[in-house]
Amino acid sequence: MLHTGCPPQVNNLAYNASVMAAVPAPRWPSTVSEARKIQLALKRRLRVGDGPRAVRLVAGADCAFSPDGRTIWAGIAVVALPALDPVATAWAAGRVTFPYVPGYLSFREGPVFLRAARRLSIRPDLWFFDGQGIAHPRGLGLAAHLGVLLDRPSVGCAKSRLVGEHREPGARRGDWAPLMLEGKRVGAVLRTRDHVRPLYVSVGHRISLAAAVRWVLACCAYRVPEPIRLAEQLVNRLKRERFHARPGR
DNA sequence: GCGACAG
DNA sequence: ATCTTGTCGC
Repeated sequence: MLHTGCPPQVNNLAYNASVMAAVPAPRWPSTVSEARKIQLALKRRLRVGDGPRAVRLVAGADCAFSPDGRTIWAGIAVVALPALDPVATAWAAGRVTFPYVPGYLSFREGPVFLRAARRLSIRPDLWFFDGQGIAHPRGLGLAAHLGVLLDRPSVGCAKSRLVGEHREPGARRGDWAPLMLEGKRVGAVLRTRDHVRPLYVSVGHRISLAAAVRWVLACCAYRVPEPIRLAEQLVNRLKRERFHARPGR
């Protein structure tokens, strides 16, 4: 509840409370076989969609690891369309509890992402993740998985391929080629800038591929969508401040 | 058995 | 992801 006259920090607390209520705290597995069962179960909760209807606030998430590989930082940055103005950030640090296993990235990064999401003061209309959506061996990559848990529209924006086959897309911004897996179109290999390596875009939760491509392009000033770039800078700054001498900031 | 393999 | 410096080019 917002009350006129409340100091900004009180309003932020009110926003935080409503967002926190929507972010679950699932149990996270410690083995691959258990993780696989969870993926198969959560996949049934994944929904496609035409939406979202209106997109103004777009969140991007990324994480960084300490040199010893035991600490992880997750960062979230939110920008407002159409100008891509930064409007909010949140982050969390934690201990790494799951190894990197191709196909199980969400179990490594998901726990700390959710803790960061709980600290966000606003509710984004759309979420971008640095990884695959449904372009995944079991159809539930990082972006699809977290989209379901957050129950918010989500898109996977991976810098390289996990599964599927595709032709080389055209060389200009906006050119794309379908990413095919087992006869199904599971994503788009999208050129987000002229003559730059394409991005692997796949839908996560409650969004169509056409809309995903449209919003990714709307958020790309560079190869990587701006919300993800800002999240990347945020977590790299956190890592640097924790592990290295800091001459200036 | 061999190669592939988001971050 | 991370370890790592400079360098060539738009």
